[in-house]
Amino acid sequence: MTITARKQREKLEMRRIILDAAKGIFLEKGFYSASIRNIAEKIEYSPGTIYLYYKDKDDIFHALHEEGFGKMLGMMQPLQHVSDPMERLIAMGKVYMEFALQNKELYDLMFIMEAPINAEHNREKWEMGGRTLDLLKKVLAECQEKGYFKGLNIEYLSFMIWSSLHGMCALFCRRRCQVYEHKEETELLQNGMAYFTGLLTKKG
Amino acid sequence: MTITARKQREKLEMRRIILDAAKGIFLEKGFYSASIRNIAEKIEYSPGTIYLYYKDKDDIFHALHEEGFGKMLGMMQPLQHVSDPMERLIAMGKVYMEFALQNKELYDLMFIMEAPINAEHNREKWEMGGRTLDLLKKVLAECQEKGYFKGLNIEYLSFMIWSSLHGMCALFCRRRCQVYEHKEETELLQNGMAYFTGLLTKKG
DNA sequence: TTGGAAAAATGAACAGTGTTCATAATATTT
DNA sequence: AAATATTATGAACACTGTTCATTTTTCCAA
Repeated sequence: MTITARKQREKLEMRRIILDAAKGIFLEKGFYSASIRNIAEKIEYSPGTIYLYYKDKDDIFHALHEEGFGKMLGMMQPLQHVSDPMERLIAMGKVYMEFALQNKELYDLMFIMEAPINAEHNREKWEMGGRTLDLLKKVLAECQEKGYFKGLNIEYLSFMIWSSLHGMCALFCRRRCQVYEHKEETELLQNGMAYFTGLLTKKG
Repeated sequence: MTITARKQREKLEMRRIILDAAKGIFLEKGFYSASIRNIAEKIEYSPGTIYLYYKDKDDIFHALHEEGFGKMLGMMQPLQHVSDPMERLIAMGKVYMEFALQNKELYDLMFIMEAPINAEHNREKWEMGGRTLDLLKKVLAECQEKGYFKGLNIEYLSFMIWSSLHGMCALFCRRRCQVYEHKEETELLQNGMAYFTGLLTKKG
């Protein structure tokens, strides 16, 4: 069975090779401007070959999508050992924004781009997204146990908090921060974040 | 000079006709899937004709962009007569979200899509966006006079507030609310909004 | 080692895209 | 009515995602 095992390994390797090339090109040119032929050329295969490893362009997109969430989860995991939930919540927010700033195009792909949401993929595609969201809900539940966010529904609360961070990151990714002509983009994000956490921790 | 005047008028009319057709198709199929040939077919002209009235696809995009901001400003204007600034701020937030919900594709075009930000257009393109933002800054300044948001910088504060609303609208537009499997999208937005205004008005 | 079967890679072909431009049709002026 | 200026056309170019008959390579049994 060593031979079929190798075949399987080679199939995975090829998927990796394609994915890496695709990542480079997607993140450089954007999802729509990147072409299958670009990817094929980069890995020195014919365009048709790519379709032997990925169903279509969206399928490659989804693979990158998963990878992005894996990376983000990896950055979040260490914070799960911060015992104070409010402290952890804020640390997670910081990491979220850091991720967006450092992986702009990947963030865009995960949270802004249109392509992913259209087919049967839905379940597993959002599995990772769901897991990330669960981390947020969990920390919020713990915050409530400590007396924060009294009487608020965690679904709505988590959505509001996620949205606020996402809003800043999305405006940044899609270059809408430029309306603030006299402010640095990173300044905007950092201070926006500080103001928001200020709101959250304000007692009342 | 009546003849050149008519010519000029006809030119504008043709631009309108193209824009209306483009709006229909863009908002229906999305910016990338909509094609010049689609638009040409709809108005029963040849594809080449469109290029006599708009420089390229982006140029049409920009025209719609402006129109969107015009529409939003039109919805915001009446609220300027609400004397209490905090009340006005919240009313403006509601209108903002209403606009996004009722003009999903237009909102997407104005605040999410990539296309507009790439060329010399920048100045006039954001003129309308800047004007809308000024309304927000103005109301925030008035809020501060009444004792709210003490010691906060209006640039950062306005960015944070805008971002929070945008975040919800953007997650909605790009179908990321679907992670909340057991909640209606509009419920999420409305309650998210309520929670956020709750945070803002909390004294402290 | 060779022959045949199975797997993998190819690249031409299809129907579409944005954009350009020589040509044709129309409208205006002389 | 003829000459000129304006407007519209649609074929052509270089590109897109995707499919599939054909070729190449790999594998295994005789």
